[in-house]
Formats: sequence, structure tokens, C-alpha cells
Amino acid sequence: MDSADQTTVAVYDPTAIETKWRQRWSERGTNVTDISGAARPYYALMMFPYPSAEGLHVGNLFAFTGSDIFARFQRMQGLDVFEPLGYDAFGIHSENYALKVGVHPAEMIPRNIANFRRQLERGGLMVDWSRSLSTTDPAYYRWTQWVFLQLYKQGLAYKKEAAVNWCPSCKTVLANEQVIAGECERCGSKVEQRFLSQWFFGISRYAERLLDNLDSLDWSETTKTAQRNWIGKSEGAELWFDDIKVFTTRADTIYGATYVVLAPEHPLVDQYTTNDQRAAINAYRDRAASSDLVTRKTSKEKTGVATGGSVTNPATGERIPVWVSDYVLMEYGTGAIMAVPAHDERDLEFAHGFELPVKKVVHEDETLIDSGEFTGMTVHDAKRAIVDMLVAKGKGAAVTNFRLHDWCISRQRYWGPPIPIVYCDTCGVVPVPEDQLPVLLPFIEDFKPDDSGVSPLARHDEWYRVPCPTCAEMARRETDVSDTFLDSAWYFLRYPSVGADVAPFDPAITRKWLPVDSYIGGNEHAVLHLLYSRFVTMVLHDAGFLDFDEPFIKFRAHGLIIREGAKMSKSKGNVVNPDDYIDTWGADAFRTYLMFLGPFEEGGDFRDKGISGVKRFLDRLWASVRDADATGDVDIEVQRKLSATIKKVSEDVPRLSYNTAIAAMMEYMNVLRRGERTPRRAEVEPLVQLVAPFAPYLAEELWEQLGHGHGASVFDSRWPEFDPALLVEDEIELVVQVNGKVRGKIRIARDAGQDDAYTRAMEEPGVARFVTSKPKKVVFVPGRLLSVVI
RNA sequence: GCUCGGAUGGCGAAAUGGGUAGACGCGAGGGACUUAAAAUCCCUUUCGGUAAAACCGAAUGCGGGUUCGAGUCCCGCUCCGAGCACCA
Repeated sequence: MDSADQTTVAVYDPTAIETKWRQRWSERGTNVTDISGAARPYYALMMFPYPSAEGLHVGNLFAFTGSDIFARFQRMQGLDVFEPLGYDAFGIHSENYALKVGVHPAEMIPRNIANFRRQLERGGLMVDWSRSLSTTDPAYYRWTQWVFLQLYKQGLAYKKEAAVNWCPSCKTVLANEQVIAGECERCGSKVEQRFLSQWFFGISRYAERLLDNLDSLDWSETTKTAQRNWIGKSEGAELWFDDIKVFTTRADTIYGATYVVLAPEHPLVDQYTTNDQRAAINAYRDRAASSDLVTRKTSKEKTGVATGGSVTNPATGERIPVWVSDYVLMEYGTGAIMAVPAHDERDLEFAHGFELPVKKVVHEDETLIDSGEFTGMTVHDAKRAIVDMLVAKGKGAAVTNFRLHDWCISRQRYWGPPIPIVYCDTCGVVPVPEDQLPVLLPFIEDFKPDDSGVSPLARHDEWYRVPCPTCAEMARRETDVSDTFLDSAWYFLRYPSVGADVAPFDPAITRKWLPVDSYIGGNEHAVLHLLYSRFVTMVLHDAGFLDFDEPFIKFRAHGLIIREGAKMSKSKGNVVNPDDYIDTWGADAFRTYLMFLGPFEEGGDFRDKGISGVKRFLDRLWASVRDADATGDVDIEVQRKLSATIKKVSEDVPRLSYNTAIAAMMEYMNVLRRGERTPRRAEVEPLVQLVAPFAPYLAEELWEQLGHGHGASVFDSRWPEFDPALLVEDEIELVVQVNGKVRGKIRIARDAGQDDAYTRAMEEPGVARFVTSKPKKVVFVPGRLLSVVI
């Protein structure tokens, strides 16, 4: 009551400050990018979230904050940064949740988005909300359908029969995500396969290019490796055993090929089946066709039947038997292999099971044995020589295969963009003309999949019966919707052009802003999302819509957040809810703590108590500005530390080494306020700027308190520079080792030579004591250490 | 099985063109201020020989090696995590 100074001692109140600045930023348009006027455009992208009903996950905020810090840093370097964010709201995930809680996704999603938006805004992201988007908005998915049509025009969208996961109990098609260990995630029934006619994108035609381009991308090496493995290039050969063409990468082992195996679906099975084996073969094929995908994929035991037929080994001229087994996959290579049990584990297992001969043809030293004219050759040379020989005989060809399969985009579901195709009895398959897009997804109550195996949309005559766009006769719409991955395969092209006159992307704007300069996201999308985005970009480039063919110049994957050493999960009830922490500690402390708990690219362990240390740091920053002395003399040691800190933070932030950047700022704070020292204004001001990307609200408030008001955002200030001269000390500490052990440290002139250092070191009793005889050797690393060997 | 990560104090973690292991923070202990508490500030905190200081020794999952010197490089393992999974 009588404490007079209470009126002048302002207290750091995160809630008040954060509310104030959220409002100011919105009024001033601080985070709105001048898309057409920007002189130095920089596109900082983060993976847009699926707006779940549970609200924003701390993992989302961790990823976004990491991206946001880098973006804010770039802005303070003077770049015109564009940081957009939208919602990936279509798909099986929403639909299943909607089914579970009995709310229509069309009602649920807008609610979820509103909640996400609220939470994201609290998080203090520099997002330009004027250019947001949701994949469920007809104004967006109209162009997703347009993308489909471009692929169709290029001959890259086609229909074929393909297996889907079928739950016999729920009588519905399941997405791969719904199949857990071969069972339906809802009822636990064994999942079967059914064949449906579905739409595919010909991504495999781009395999070579998708692989080659990786070399020139600035991406995390782990992500590139994952893509390379997924694309799975293997160079080998097709070799002809009479009519059967087998694919192999080990042509050098052909002398050890003791039998041939066909996939059950292989078209030549009948031709090689003898009468007495026909019944057994047919039974085996029926079983293979009806057996569910999973048994086939997980069971290790090899099954099979002999056809009774045989073929000629083109290298040896021997007759070898032809078998049928489902361990050979029709969808890879030629659906036929030459089995070399001595040099292939699977073949060996099969040979053991059926007592087939095993013939070793490669010696331990990687040279051939028992291989006719090729005996003695290295594996490497023999591969080529044998293929060359068979090619010359007209019995083979060098062939490259890829694991990458075409992309099935059909979903027999409701919650997605309808595939813009009409089937007409007269005209056949007719793409919906571009000017008739979007094909709106109708609001239907019964969106639950049923046992028909087709999309719920197929139950609505009023929707799917339409006049043919070409002949106007009554025709039928395609009732499948497209894969969510298609929605997200082009969204980054859309953001800068949201609100522009030309859609889906304005050419001038796109030239200016794309490709994306920096993309940060989860490694769970290392393969599919990133690969599909690259593919769609290549196709649009080839069709003349884009002048670049790689969408993301730089990509970094962030790590995962765990809590108290354990994975977060709803069932464990240990999920961090950002709202709770922001209420208690403020968004700035929460953000900074998330970045402090481990290396951004590795993730970290969220420990509830840890956040107090970061909050204390921000409190001290607040107090430093409050107490700052505008006139006092600067301390040279503090100035040195400041320069070192600016250097460290400036180097760490671009490497996303946020935890060490924060540690450096804390170290500086310890020097700044050591003891009862009053910090000088000039010592505090640059620190406010360094902290700004991490704790944007607080920094903005302190920037204003330091007298930079009048609408000048700290984010429009220029990043502080350090004085290199202050980093160089005249006298340094030199470590002295004797026989590899540290025996002393001496202070010595920075440019002192070995002799000076040695003389000086011997004056140290702690060192001299161990130098009991004339040194055998002395190693001197200027500025670092002196190592004496006795 | 294959591929890619990882293993450092009581805890989260720093430090890799080989050069003081443990920065920074949490926790813990002690002190100052306070009637008291909170807050704040200061000090200590890898382990062992000792209670402390000085000093000495050991120590970065395990076993070897290279080197004046290894958390870092090489060889051989163990364990944990993630992804792919009969791709010939």
C-alpha cells in the first residue's frame, strides 16, 4: 500500500502483452506479405495440418514454430517473407471421425478449422492469414480437379483393375491406414482383397527423373535416402528361358539357376502346366487369388506347385523345371524369376521345402566357379559378360526396373473431391470440361460406406446421373473421390495466388514466389507427400504451366516430441495441450521452450518442469529492459560476449540449431546481469532482436518500450551485426598436455609461438612436475594447445 | 531380414576439417534478502580416492585399433527408435 515504487515497476504479463500484440499485428497487417510488390521474395512453407477435432497437437506447434523462427529470422535479414498456412481437411481421417461421433464432416470441419485458427493465432506465428486455404473449399478443390484433368490430358491418368482392402464383416473398402496387422481396425476381421476398376496416375514414368533430380536438392539426407529406396531402381536384365522372360539383377549366377518360378497370375502358367499337374495348379492359383493380402505378405513359409513343364536355361542348355509360387510377385519385374538357391535366401528356402537342387556358382572371393567360359570372372564383370552373350544370342536384354508403382488415386469414399469424369454410353469416358468445374461434392446424410464396394455417392442418382458434356445424352458421373495426397500435392502452388485474378496460379506471381525457398515438415511425409508433390510439379512443368520442375529447393524434417521419455498418446492421457501451457506460461515461453528441449531436427523430451527455466530467462529479459541504463559506460567484456552471441545465434538459426542459439542467449543474459549489475541499453537492445524470432510478442513489446514505437515492428528492424574485432582476444588460454593428459592451462599472447608457449608452460609447477625427462616430442597447435610427449 | 537414425551426469542435452568432455537448462544442496513464505540474486553439483580444499585416478553403450591426443576416425559387437518389408 505504501510501496511507492510499485507504480513504476511494470510486471511481465504474457497474456496481456500477447493479446495486445495479436490485435496490433492484425490492425497493422504486420504479417501480411505484399505479394506483388515484394522486392526480395522468400517463401517459407510449413506442412499444413489436418484440423482434427481434438485441436492443435503440440507436435504441430513444434513444427510450425520451428518454421516460423526461421521465417522471422529471414525477414529480419531484409527479405520479404511469405509464411502461409492452410488446412488439409479432406480425407479418410475426418470421415472416420465423423462416422464415429455421428457428426457430418461438412459441419465438423469448419468448427475444427475455427478452433485451429484460434490456437494457431495464439501461438504467435507470422502467418499471412489473408492467403489461407482449405482443401475442402470448392474454390480450392475445383483446381484439384483441374490438376486431375491436366494429368488426364497428358495421358498420365488411366483406369485399371486393382486390389482394394475389403472387410467382409463391415462390408466396406478400407484404406491402408485402417488395416492394422492384416485386420480391420474397427472389427478385427481379416481383411481380404477385392478387385475394382480404379484411377491411377502414371508416376512410374517419372521414376528416373524423380531419382536423378534428388542429387541437386538441398534436402535432409535421410529424406533423400527414403525417396531413393522408395523409387527402388535396380539395374539388371531380362533373360529368356524359352518363352518365359525372367528379371534378374544377378545374371552372373545363371549357371546356378536350377528352376524357374512364375507368379500365380502369370499368363504362361497354363502353357507350362502338364495334365497331371493341372488340378493342383488350379487349386493353388485359386487359393492364392482368394487368400488375403496379409497372409501372403507376412507368412514366411514358401508354398508352391510344380507345373510339370520345363524350360531351357539359355546359358547352360539344361532343362530345368517350372514352378508356381506366390513368393514371386506379378507386379514386379516380369512376374517370373530364375531361382538360384545357392545365392538367394528365398530361393534357398523354397528349394529346401521342395527338395530342389542347389548349385553353387560364386566363390567366397566373388569370382565365378562352375560357370563354363565365365568361370574365374568376377561377379561384376560376369554380370555384363553374361548379359552381353545372351543379348547376342537373342535371349536377353539389359533392363532397369523400379519398385515405384503407379499412384492409385481412387477412393470409394465420400469425403474428398469427386473425380471429374463422366461415363457416357455413346462417348465413353468423358472428362468434365474445365469451365464446368468444380464438380461439387453434394451434401448427403448417408455418407457411410456400404457393402456395394462403391462410393456412397453412387447411391445418389440425383447426383451421379448427368448429361454427357459431349453429346448431352444421360450419362453417369465417376463416383470415386480422389486421394487426399492429391489435395496436398499442389497446395503450395496455390497460396501466393489466393485472391489473384488468375487461377489456379497466377503466372507472374508464381514466377516470383516459386519454387518454395524453404519447406519444413515431418519425416512421416518424407516419401509419399513429397514425392507426389514433385511428380505433380514435373507434370505441370512439362505441360507448360510452370517454369520449374522441383517444388521445394530446401527441405528439412523436424523431429518428434515425446513427453517424460514416453510417446504421447490419447490412451496414455499424456498429450500436451498447447492451450493449457500458453495459459500458464504464455506463448513466448512455450515456443521458446519447445525449441530449447532438443535439436529441432531430432525432436525432444517435453518435461513439464523444464519450461520454468525458459520463463525465467524471458523474465530477466523483461527486467533488463525495465532497468536498462541509457547512459552508463559499456563494459568491454559484455561487448565481447554480445558480439560472440550475435555471431552464434546468427549461425545457429539458419541451421535450425535453435536449442544452442537459446543457450547462447541465456549465457549472454548471465553475463549481462551478473551480480547486481545494471545492464546498459545498448547491451539489451540487440538481445531483444535476437530473441524476437523465438518470443515474438515479448520482443515486440520490449522493442516498443525501448522507444521504437510508432508502428515500427521489431520484425522490420535489421538483424544486429557483430564486431569481428571484439571476437579476437589478445591473450588466450592455452591447454598444456603431458602424455595426452591435461596438466595445466596458461594465459598467453594469441600469436605466441611454440618456444614461448613451452617456456611459459614449464613455469607452471603442475606441468613441470610431469616433465621428468627431455620431451621426445612436442606438438603445438597455435591458439589451442601444447602437447608434450615424454 | 533390409535401410536410416541414435546411445554422453540424477534428467533434457552441449561439444565432431580429432585438440580443456558435460555449455545452457531442469532437479538437488547451500547462502543472501524476508517476521515468514513466494519471487529474486549468489555459490556448489560426472563418479571415486576423502567430510572439505589441494591433488590424483576413472569416465561419452561394449571389445579392439590408429594417434602425441578419440565422444568424434577404423574394425567387430550389444541395445533402443523409425521406416520398408518375399522387389529377384
